[in-house]
Amino acid sequence: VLAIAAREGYWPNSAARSLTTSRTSTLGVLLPDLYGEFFSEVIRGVDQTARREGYQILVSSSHAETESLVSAARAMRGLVDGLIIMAPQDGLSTEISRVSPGLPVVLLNPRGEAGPRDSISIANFEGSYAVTSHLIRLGHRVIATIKGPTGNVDAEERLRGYRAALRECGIEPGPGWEVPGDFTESSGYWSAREFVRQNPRPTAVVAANDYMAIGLMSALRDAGFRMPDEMSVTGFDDIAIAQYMSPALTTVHVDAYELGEKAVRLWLVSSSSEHRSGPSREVLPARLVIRDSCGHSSPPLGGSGPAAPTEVSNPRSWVPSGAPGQTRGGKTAQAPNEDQGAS
Amino acid sequence: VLAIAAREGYWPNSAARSLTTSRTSTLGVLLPDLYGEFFSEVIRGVDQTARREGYQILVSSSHAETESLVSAARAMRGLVDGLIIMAPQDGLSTEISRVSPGLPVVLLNPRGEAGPRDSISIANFEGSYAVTSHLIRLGHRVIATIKGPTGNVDAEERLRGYRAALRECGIEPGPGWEVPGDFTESSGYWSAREFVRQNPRPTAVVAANDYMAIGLMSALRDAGFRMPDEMSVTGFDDIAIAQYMSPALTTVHVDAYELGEKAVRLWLVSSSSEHRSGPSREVLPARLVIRDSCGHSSPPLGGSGPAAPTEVSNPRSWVPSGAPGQTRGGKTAQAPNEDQGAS
DNA sequence: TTGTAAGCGTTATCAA
DNA sequence: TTGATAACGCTTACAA
Repeated sequence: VLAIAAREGYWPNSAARSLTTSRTSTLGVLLPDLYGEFFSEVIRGVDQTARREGYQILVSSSHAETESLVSAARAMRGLVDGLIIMAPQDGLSTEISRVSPGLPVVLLNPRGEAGPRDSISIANFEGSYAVTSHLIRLGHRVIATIKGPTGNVDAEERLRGYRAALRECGIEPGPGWEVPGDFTESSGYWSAREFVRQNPRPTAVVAANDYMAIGLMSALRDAGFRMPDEMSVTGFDDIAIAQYMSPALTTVHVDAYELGEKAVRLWLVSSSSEHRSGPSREVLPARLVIRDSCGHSSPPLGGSGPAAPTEVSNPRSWVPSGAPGQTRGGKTAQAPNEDQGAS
Repeated sequence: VLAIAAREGYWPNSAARSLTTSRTSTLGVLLPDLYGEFFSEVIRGVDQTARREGYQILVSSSHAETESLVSAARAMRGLVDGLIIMAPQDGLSTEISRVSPGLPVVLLNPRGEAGPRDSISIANFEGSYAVTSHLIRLGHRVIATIKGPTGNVDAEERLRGYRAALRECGIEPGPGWEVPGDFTESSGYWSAREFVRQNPRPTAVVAANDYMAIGLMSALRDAGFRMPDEMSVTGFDDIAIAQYMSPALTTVHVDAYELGEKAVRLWLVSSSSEHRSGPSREVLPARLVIRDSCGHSSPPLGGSGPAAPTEVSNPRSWVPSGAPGQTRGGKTAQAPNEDQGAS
């Protein structure tokens, strides 16, 4: 009997199966967008981890508004065993429990306090604070920033970190130091116009993500500025190409793959063991990665900071000592040489 | 009665519904990988188009082997109304019809003849031929290449296009002109070692994708080479950052979003109208995008090619005339200035 | 161990 | 138009 079934290529219908077992072996993933390397890596982390644990993923993106997100969550009723949601909206938690009560949910990078749900967020504030402080230590005193899109949680937290670092060192932000941006290369490119016309001109710019930093560097290069001597630039996210920029981009490393992976693990724990000892809140660290895109401020204005190191942190030798090659399946990119992290 | 249902937040269970209607409103997407901007854009195109038509997407990636892909397709039985499959394997078509007979399938970028399936593929050969020919027109005669991973269809087609362009112009490839790579930045970075030690040294390198071109440019810069004067570099894919490189990367534009979008449309047509008039085979064009990363070969060796134009194709002015800004949801990236395409 | 029947939540069918 | 009922394909529990 089994032999015939195997020969005929029989396989149980998953929909019918899930109807009786009330298990679907599917994990729903709701995202605000899918644009760029960051989301792609998050999905990759979720997909690989989930599949290793025997789950498939049902993806739905472009949920900028709560309404569209809730309707997507509703449509997933009966199709998923749980939800991983990345959304900038507040008060989302109650909406979701109304739509699908009892469904285990993990919130990715929630705004505010996330309610009674498991969540995992990125240390945006700390990362931005660290990179801005680094610039201050290098002697910079006129430090501008390119903000992310308004309403975006990451963007707001990164702005807060930038401001906090300035405030802590007694630096009063000048008018026009905060230039709007939308996380795209082109917004970074165009922001350059603002900076070059300012007086005093910023000696360093903290971009809220790598794409904007890359756009800015491109524009500055076109305008004939030397980096990092005439202007230092920093990014955020540490996307794969950041280290291949000229100059190699100093940025804040965020492991998007790990974010996805940890979200699945968190969900697995919370859905299996039902001993609700309160929701767990994880924070994914953001690590400062010092490369070549920021140098010392010249001329040094104040003397308040500690002595700045005189050597470039991550010089590139022509024949580096690392191992060549890397397969695509690897979790993190292989750098041509080791990055020096600092927290 | 309806009022109570609405108040209680009732919503039909999708699994049960699909059991009776034998419609799931879900589209399965099977991918070999999820790494990098290309796949991310494909998914974005599929997701947005599908959702606009009332479908959700069930994603499963990391299917390098046929076996894993078939088992994923099997697991989707009863959960999807159709499948969009991107796979380098041959003979896949028969496998799939065995696993899920009668299920409409669209093959993305299939190797060989795709069997009796709808398919849509990328003009890899033509694109690679065009970019190599462009280098020859500029006077280059020693043109090396960085290949993609072995077994990858795109990589093989691009290599064929490169070879065909050389052959057509009577250029005999030298030993070591074809250097292995795996589509990652680091493989491009390390390939530079091969090129600089060759004699005669290549005056131009055709990389099989943008990531490798970027890695190569980074390495050449570190080694003190001037681009494009001392070495020209081209890429493939035209990822968003390509135009922000220094020098801006000459490459071949492939619209990954459109690939995903067209795949869904093809599926919609083939699943609604059952007038099987043979499978439709679409080809997504690959357009040469000339930027600054390749210049004339100096000294010009032969005089066989047509006179090369004397101006750089895409000079960047400091205050470009285009409109700034771009929102993330946009389908294609806004260039700081217009790219000049040529086919 | 093997077979049978009930039920999962929905839609479709058919009789009233 | 309305209301009851079978059926979708499977699992599980219980009886043989």
